[in-house]
Amino acid sequence: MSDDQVQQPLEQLIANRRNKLDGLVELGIEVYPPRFRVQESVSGLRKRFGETPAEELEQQEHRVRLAGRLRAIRGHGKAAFADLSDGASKIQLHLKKDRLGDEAWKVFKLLDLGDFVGVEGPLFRTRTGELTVAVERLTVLAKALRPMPEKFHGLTDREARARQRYLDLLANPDSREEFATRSAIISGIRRFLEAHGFMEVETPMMQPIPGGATARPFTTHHNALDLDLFLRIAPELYLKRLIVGGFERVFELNRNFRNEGISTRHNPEFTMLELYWAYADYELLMELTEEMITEIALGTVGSLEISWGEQTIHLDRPWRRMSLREAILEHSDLGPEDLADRSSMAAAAKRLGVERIEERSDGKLLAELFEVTAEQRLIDPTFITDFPRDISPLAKSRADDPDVVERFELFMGGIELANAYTELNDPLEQRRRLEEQAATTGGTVDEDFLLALEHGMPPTGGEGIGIDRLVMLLTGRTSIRDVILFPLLRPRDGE
RNA sequence: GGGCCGUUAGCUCAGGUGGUAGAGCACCGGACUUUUAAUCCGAUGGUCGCAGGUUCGAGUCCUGCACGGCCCA
Repeated sequence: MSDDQVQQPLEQLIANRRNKLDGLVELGIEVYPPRFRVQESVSGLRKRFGETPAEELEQQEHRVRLAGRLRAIRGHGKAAFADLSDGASKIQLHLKKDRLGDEAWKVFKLLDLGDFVGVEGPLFRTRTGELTVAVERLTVLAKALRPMPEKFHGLTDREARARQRYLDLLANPDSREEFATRSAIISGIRRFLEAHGFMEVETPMMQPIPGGATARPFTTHHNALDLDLFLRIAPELYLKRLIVGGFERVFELNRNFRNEGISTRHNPEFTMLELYWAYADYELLMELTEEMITEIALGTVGSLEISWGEQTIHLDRPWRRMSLREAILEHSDLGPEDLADRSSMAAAAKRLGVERIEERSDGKLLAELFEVTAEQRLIDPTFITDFPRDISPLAKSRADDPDVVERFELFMGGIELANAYTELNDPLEQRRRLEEQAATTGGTVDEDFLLALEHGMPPTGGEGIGIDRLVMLLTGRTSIRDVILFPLLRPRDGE
């Protein structure tokens, strides 16, 4: 067998297309022209003429000039129908040898699914009522050298969909729709916050001391300064410096980076909204959060009822509020006596299968009990309040109980969506807390942040909302990889 | 990190108990000037994820590895 002549199948498909490309060049066609001025988009055209009756189209001779990707060709001898797509919607083309002329017909026969073309001609309706362009002029705009995914089943392989997102977007309208919703959610948040007097700011992504959360950071290095830097795990400490500086309402909507595990709820880089509001507190933030998320939901998915796996999330206000302890008691068979002190909590945690109990502080143990009992059962939005101080080093203590802070976390669909508190603005107390934390976890105290606080920060409410998770909840996707265009995947061999 | 599942043509998928791989779409050739998952006829296309092992013989059984999915930590 002459195995040097044997072509691999994909190579054969590519060779077919390259042969057609050569054929076009031989006809004197510029296969990749620099531009093609369109009169309007395919979607725009559909919107304008979608309902126009056939008689009117015939009388008025609406000539159009538009461009897109060929997604289907239905040949009929010396004529053909084709679908031209602009990504969002498609319109049918009718190509006839008579109408196009011999030269253009030859060009058409050298086209493949996936090629970009520009067309000109009048609109009409076929006898089945389909809005169609009677193509008189055909312009090649770009040839595709590789085949498209199959038209009917699309692309289902989840790995391929994430690695070659462009194919997912081309083949799966739902996926395209979800990313469009993501964009609408993000611009909706910006509009909402700007309407409420907040200003968008940008603070360092590369920080000398990573702060504002507890997570392992990515490290990098600045050569000229010979300085180790960390990709931020949170913008919090910089945003509070801006409150000190007199910006009373600021937000940042951008990426954070955490060098930790990957799961259906965690991507190493993820999008976070953080907002800081001078003279507000966590109570006002609960109001703002309810208002913002319900408004965004109505403006994007158009409903306050969201399908979430087997369940339904109801976003109607007001949202439930309960303390961490109440949530544990309601969603487990534990009683108040199990949460009374360290030893009873430790015993309860052990019964529930919590590991490394002795390493955890009292506050961490209580939070752990919440995570294993209540968290995944909080389907409708619920504000959980009254967090222990020792796991909330940046939050202000409650006046009536210094061991508990003015903080809430928002849960929805069983996942944590937001974290907020009345900010600790007492610089001496903040120093004690950060030094205590540094002593137990080995971190570094951000002296520059404390220096800012010592110049005076007004009472302030601050909140972070996980945007990828919000998009998951509003689009009903249970994996974060479905709402991030290019999630981190392990590289394949040869990449 | 652990458990379970998956990886077969460009895409979507079949392939009881081991016997040498199939379909639809796409592609290629032919018919067809109002079809729309166009239709009809014909042909091509595979290192069955990778590497070992068992066997006369492995897509199928065993081991390891890679990548992915789900669950757990």
